[in-house]
Amino acid sequence: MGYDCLTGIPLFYGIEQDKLDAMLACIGATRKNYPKNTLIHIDNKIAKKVGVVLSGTIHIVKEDIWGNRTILAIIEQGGLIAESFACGSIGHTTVSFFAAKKTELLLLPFSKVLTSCSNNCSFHHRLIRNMVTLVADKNQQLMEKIDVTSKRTLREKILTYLSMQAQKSNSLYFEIPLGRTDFADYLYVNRSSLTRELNAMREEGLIDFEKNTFRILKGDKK
Amino acid sequence: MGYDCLTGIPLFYGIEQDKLDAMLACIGATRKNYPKNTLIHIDNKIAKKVGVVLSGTIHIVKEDIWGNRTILAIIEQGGLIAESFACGSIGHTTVSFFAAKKTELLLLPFSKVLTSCSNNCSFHHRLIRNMVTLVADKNQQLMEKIDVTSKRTLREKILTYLSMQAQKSNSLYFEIPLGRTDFADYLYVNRSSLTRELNAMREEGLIDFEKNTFRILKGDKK
DNA sequence: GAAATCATGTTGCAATTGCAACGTGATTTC
DNA sequence: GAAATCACGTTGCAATTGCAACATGATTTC
Repeated sequence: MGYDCLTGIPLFYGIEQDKLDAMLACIGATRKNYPKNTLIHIDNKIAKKVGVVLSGTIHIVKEDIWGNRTILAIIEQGGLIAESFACGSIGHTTVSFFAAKKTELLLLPFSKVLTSCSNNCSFHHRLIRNMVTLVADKNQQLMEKIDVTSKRTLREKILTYLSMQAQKSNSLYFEIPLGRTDFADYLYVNRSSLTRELNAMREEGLIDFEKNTFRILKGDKK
Repeated sequence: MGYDCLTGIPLFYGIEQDKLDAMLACIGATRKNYPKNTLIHIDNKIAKKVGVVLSGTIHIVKEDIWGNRTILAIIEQGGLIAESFACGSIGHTTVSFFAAKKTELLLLPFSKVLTSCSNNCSFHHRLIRNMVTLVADKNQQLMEKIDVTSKRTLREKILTYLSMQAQKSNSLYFEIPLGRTDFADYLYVNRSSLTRELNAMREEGLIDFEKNTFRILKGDKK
């Protein structure tokens, strides 16, 4: 099992390529493929593992008993999933992971990541440091989401999200990674209400858009 | 500067008490006190530090330009603040920390936490491992909040929050740590709407309450 | 390539929720 | 201890937003 495509995975920053294979074997890492639109259920087996997204996209979703789907976060290449459940003191979870595209995961048993093994120990230290950074980054991502969804009105939510995306693109003209349905799910609003409000904002000259490409025309606040 | 009261702080689990003083001195930890209702502004000085709440309570708050206050998280004794900003790749933040009670913080320069120093290095490893666990736990806390606020209706938000609190108390009769105003802020809803809906739920026999003490009467779903 | 499924736009209607204004009692301040 | 401030409850009204139902075009499936 070769891990030749792991360069650029943030979890492995600072770990020499030729040591990586040995370390991953030592940890007991496994690879797993999921086709597009697969729901990856969280059972105890996977709950104790950290998943690294080698390719594709994972949506962390939650459904309530009425079937309302909610996207908690979107994880793309290089991102981690399940780390807070594998590691946290709570250990259980009610979220699911959904492969929005054809996705390949690298699964690391978390206990072995944390526990230094007899060989290659120096890299464990680095691995853990990287893990801190990544988990903290996800923390940020979640706060960003709360920042968006905590806005009182639909328009404020939209503007907050769009200006966030504009900042990331360093441009007032940018494409968002979500279709309308997912966009509405991300904002926790009704899809048709979203479309309606987007049209209203376009008519008022605040924004312009074509499919998933947006342009912010005025200052996004007041 | 003695650190005799650090037993029980999760960040220091597994680190011997008598080594702790030396390690903290080595890291360059400082203590700081804040009176009740102090807004702790995040400047670059503190942004590079991790704060451990030794006593008191910190609200992580965010205000938008219209002054709508939002409680992103509530951090109590033993909890961490600012770790995602100190550590993450983004490094800036627009949130503020608010001492809801008289609060004492222990401030650790994050770079020194991550970098092993010449002495006491073995404890750095443990410290970092603890940090992973704590940051992951906060991750969970944020997801919990998203779980609550992502519900479509006010009633669902209330029920989700209450059943969460009931689980934590292991009882259907429990006290919540928020007054009405903070409760509304936490749910991102209007305060009077919250009161109105709570009354409606009481009239329908779903719950009963007296001040901040609640009792869930029926199954919390459907 | 035909059929089925899915994403998206549109719109009328109903309902929840926000807002504002006011009252009351508790808490704080000086 | 008086005054000011704050937390909380109440209620009418307006407005946003959710919902449902349908249309249309894109995408997938076989």
